[in-house]
This record gives sequence, C-alpha cells and structure tokens, in this order.
Amino acid sequence: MTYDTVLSALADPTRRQIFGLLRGGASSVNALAAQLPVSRPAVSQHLKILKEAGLVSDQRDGARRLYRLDRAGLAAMRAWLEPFWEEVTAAFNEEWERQLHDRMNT
Amino acid sequence: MTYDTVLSALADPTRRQIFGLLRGGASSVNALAAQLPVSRPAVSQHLKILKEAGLVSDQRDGARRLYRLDRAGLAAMRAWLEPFWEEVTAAFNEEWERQLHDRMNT
DNA sequence: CGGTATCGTAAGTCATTGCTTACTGTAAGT
DNA sequence: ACTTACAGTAAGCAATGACTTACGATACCG
Repeated sequence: MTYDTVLSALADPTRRQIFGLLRGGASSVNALAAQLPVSRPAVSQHLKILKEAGLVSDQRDGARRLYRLDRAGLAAMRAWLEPFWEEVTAAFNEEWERQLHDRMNT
Repeated sequence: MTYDTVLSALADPTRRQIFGLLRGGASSVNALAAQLPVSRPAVSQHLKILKEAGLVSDQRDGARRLYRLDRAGLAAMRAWLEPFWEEVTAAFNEEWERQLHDRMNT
C-alpha cells in the first residue's frame, strides 16, 4: 500500500471510473458493473487492485460484498505528492520574485 | 494536460524516478540518463510524456535541452484528488462521531 | 566547413495488462 | 436439499507500452 501501487492503480481509466462511482456511498460488484462498459469479472479484478492499493475496502453483506472508498491509499499518495508540490511552488515564487526585482531595476 | 494524462504519466516507475531527479533543479537529457538504468532515447521518450502531462517543461540551452519541473500537471492532479479526499474524510469523521455516540449510550 | 556533441524520432521486440468466457465457491430462498 | 443469486479465480487473447538499436537533425568548436 505505497504510493507506487496507488499511482499504478489509478492509472487505468476504468479503475478511476469505479473509484468515482464509489463516491456517494458503498456499492456491490454487480451494481458497479451495471454502470460500466465492462463485464462483472473485470470489475472484480479492478476492485482487487484498488483494494491492494488501499483505495477501497470491502465488507460482506449477505451474499453480496460491499465496496467503499478507503482513506489509506489517498493519504499515501498525498504524502508522496506534497514535497513535489512544495518544491515546485517554492521555485515558482522564487522566479516570480526574481522577475519582479529585475523589473524594478529597469 | 488533464488529470488523466498526469496519472498515466506518473504510473511508470522510471518516469517517477526522472520526476524525482528533477527536484533540485533543471537537468539535461544526458545527465538524467546517466543516473538511470535505461538508455538516453528511453529518457527522451519519458520526458515527452511528462511534458505532455504538464509535469515538466523544457528550454533550449545551446545544443543541450534543459528540463525542469512544472506546476501545471501537479495542480491538475491535486484538483482532481481534492474532492475524493474531502469526501473520504467526511465519511471518516461521520463514522467516528457515530461510534463515539454509540459508546456514550452504553 | 568538417567534426563532435546533444537530442529527438523510427522501427522492431518483448513483457505487461485489461478484457472475455468458463468455472468454482458461498450464501440466501423455497 | 435444490435452486438461484452474487462474487472471486483461471485461462486465453489482443492491445498497449517500455525498451533497444539505428538513424536524422541541429548547435557548437576547431
């Protein structure tokens, strides 16, 4: 459940779609497959990957199995992303300051 | 330069490595390839994809070409990520409150 | 200008992966 | 118990993608 697995999980469009469908509450595999252009087994395989990435958690509900969003994956991704964002923002501000300084000297 | 292209760009480990190497300043293609286990053309191809995703920008420097981090891609990714994070955090807090309430009634 | 350096592109190969159908397992209903 | 519903797994296939070598293009240096 590192950022590696999270990023490679979210690389697939169908998985992102599944992930998006799970906003607004938990859902069964059949219910998800009904809203997608792929078969039910395909959805199962995607859910397995999303689960391994910590983006989704599952829970038995009788014969069904309910999937819902999970925090862990997103948290790992954000933790990885943050340093890059700060680095890039710092460089951006530096450049901005430099140009402002140049303009004041002309 | 949507979150689609950003996520699929960051899905590859080598590209993430290149992206990481560009922290700490701009670099040429050769300099990057020297620190990577792949050939120089491979790095060029990766840089092309990173550029299309808005994660990297390039600039001529004589015969060389310098690549540096770019804000746009990360910004797009963050914009896509945020609603999910808020959704998932809200659900988490709700659940926490519910369990706290249950515990107080026993 | 000829030679060297740096980089991008093309073509081809091999591995990965996302999908399907078929099968197995488990839980609920009659 | 038998049947139906729901979901995970296996096997096979077609497409995508990451890498290599070979080539072409542009900029600097003597």
